[in-house]
Amino acid sequence: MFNKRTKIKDLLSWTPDGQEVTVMGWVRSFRNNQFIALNDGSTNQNLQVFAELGKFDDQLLKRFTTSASLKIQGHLVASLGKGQVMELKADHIEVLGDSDGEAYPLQPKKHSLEFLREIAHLRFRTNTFSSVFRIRHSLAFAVHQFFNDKGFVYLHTPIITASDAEGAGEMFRVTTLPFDNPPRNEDGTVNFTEDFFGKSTNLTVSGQLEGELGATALGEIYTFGPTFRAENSNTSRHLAEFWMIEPEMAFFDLEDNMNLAEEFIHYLISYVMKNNPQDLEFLSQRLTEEEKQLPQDKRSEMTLLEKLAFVNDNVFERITYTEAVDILLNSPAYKKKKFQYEVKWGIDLQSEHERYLVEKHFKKPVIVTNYPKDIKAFYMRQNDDGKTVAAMDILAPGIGEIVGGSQREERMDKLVERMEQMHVPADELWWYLDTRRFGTVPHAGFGLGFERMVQFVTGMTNIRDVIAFPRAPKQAEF
RNA sequence: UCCUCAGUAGCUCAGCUGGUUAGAGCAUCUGACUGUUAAUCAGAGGGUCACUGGUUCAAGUCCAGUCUGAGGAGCCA
Repeated sequence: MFNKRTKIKDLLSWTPDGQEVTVMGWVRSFRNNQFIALNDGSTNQNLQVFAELGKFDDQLLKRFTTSASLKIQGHLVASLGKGQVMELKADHIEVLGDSDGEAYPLQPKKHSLEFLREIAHLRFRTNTFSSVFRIRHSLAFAVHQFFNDKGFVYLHTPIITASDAEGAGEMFRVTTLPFDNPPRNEDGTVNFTEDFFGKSTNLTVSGQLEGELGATALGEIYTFGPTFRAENSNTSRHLAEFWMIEPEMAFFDLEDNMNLAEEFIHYLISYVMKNNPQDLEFLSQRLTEEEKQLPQDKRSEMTLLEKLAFVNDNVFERITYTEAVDILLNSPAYKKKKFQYEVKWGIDLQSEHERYLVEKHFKKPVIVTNYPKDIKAFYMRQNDDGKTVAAMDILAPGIGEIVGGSQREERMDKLVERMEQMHVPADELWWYLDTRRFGTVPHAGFGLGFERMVQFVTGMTNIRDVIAFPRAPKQAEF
């Protein structure tokens, strides 16, 4: 057996007492021909390896270049130096893989995130990205923990789908037809009956409709999978391929839905605060350092750690859409004509409006409910006022909409009526309507953009820095 | 897709109202030093100034187009 290593994260919690250990990792720096800062990815902290002068061959020492991989046997001893409590006094060092110093692009210094994005295959070797991806993992694990503890069933909804019913965005076509010469109908349109699935298919834009099928039998389900949008969005908040969590619950109304979403977000934040304190500490300092370059008024009022603690300790503000519009209309910003877009009942709230509510007015996450029905999807439950639907969006500071959800329309006649008005083809969604035909129940659900959650927790400002291999317009490298 | 800004060494940047051979720090390489902490000291190598075209005696610098990136907007999660 090759791997008898001790992980550096574990080892650093020991009391050094001459224990014999084997560690493996990558060289972060090699100082003074004696001191190797070794990182193995288990933690941001490096282990100092002491290679005593004269003990190792000069030709071997020359190979301890940045990012060379080493296997080191030695004894764990108290460090004589000031920067660390312990160090590994090396007895035997083996180079597992050399790293050409001239060609290796990462230096022991600060790099711009833009540059690291160009070498996304190597960026995991930096402190920032290793922290981000350990936290991303923790969040993913916490998602399953949360729902499992509540008795939800993890439902795998399809990635290839034939329905374009939700209209959540432009879709990526999935086909095996030759694109330069596809079979055609008499009227010239492409004949998809000859395609692999016998019909036109796409990558999913949402698992919600299928999720409702699960919820109306299993009671409470959640999905957690990739989602694809072919929108030409070039922003720091959008990806063409992203991960979404979509719980769907039978016997839930809008308020139950909001309570669950809020509890969920609190749970995710607490989980990371408890399990990744060092990574959060590092990212918090990084962000503070980064913001020192900004003018005073653009800097955050709180550090990342303070912000997370604050969000966790406070309940989210809950207001109706109508109240939100009133707040905007009575705001100093509105009176000073600071808003670029018009504010009046019936509009969809613009980024600048959401930002004002969350960052200026309430200074914490806000849940906005009961939107006008005309700006929301067909499946949302119509309220008795005839004007609004039982929708709710959770808006978070810095990233905007993090959750979008609603109580679903369970009344067959109302649902069909709404589909007709919005030109949603009922015949294609016959399977969806069957849930309303056979024992319909009040139910609700929401979608949470996983990367936006990771952004919120890590403080990373560009969404491309919280997913390992970002997919965006003109970007599919690695 | 729209608006704004940017693209000079491996990285981060300087390069003035156009004017001789394009600079610095870090990184890399060579040597020295040896309890270092992004080690230090000395030296060396490293450039199609994003690309294409134009203006000019002369373009890294001015103009046009293209490409790429960033920030913001729209769409949304």
